[in-house]
Amino acid sequence: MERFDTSLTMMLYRALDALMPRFRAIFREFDLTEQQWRILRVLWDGDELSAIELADRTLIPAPSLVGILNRLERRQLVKRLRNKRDRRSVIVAITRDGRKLKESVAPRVEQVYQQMQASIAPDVWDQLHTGLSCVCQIDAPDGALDKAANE
Amino acid sequence: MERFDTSLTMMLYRALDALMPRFRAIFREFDLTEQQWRILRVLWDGDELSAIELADRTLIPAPSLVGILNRLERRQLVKRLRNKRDRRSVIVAITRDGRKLKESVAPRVEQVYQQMQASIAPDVWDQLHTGLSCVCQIDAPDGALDKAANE
DNA sequence: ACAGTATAATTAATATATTAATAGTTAACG
DNA sequence: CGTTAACTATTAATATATTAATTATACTGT
Repeated sequence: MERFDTSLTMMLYRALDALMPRFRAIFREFDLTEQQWRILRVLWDGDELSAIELADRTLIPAPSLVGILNRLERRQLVKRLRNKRDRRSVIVAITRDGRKLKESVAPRVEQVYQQMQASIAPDVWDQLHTGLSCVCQIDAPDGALDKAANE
Repeated sequence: MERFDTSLTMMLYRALDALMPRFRAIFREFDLTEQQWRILRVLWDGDELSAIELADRTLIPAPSLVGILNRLERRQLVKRLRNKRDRRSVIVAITRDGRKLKESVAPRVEQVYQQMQASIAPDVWDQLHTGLSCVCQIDAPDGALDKAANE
């Protein structure tokens, strides 16, 4: 049987386990969770997005998104709007407070990210990127399973 | 600011998002969660382990381990023993039923794993491994933070 | 216009993660 | 010997993940 410790999946988890604590320490200073930060991070670039786009880009599953948005909305960091063309769709928009938060959080995160990148040899970094994007293309991120099953 | 979609951390999450659904589909057939499987997977190799070793090797945080072991124990797949030399320590042992489960689950998982590996070019696979183990060494998996802080 | 079907967001139920705090046990040391 | 510190498993509280079901809206063909 394949060795467990060196299996690709466990190595992926271990890598995240090594990297994330430093980021989470920053988030915690601002009373943000990792997922809440991801939402804000995407909205800082886009200003407003449909919930479905948001879920896609942050990799946050739709049922989780509901609660996360509730908590962000309660803190007035984002707000929910309605798409008038399609009233099923919810539009999530950053608020003034939410945008303001970027100034204090983003530089800190950026700094840790740069440190992290600096501690890895550039060629290793590139190969890692190549490998990861290759893995992501093995099959599409979910729907492909059902889709494949129907063919 | 660093691009979000291509950041190392998001690529790691995306890779897991691409890989895990196929495995989870198997686990679900046997009424196992991913974490429950990890516990069994490690015990199949080791027969019995202290809870702390188990948490280490599966990357499952100690508070989560408690509930996961409760559920596995209720199903008679593992059992808790006591370390007589150090009564603080709990020893987790695989049961007969737990060991038997290996026969049906492990081959299925192994097969999917091989498929996955086969769909990645060998040199990309190796470089991915190299990159990931490099990332894991950036700093030790948690304790190093506190440890470093005390020096 | 209508029946049937598909989509988007949500709720519900259960399992885990995260962080802090606690109880029981052992080690360390004056 | 007793006291303090360190360690192990656990509990508690809150947030998120996973899966299935539900609600509201939109689409499709007739």
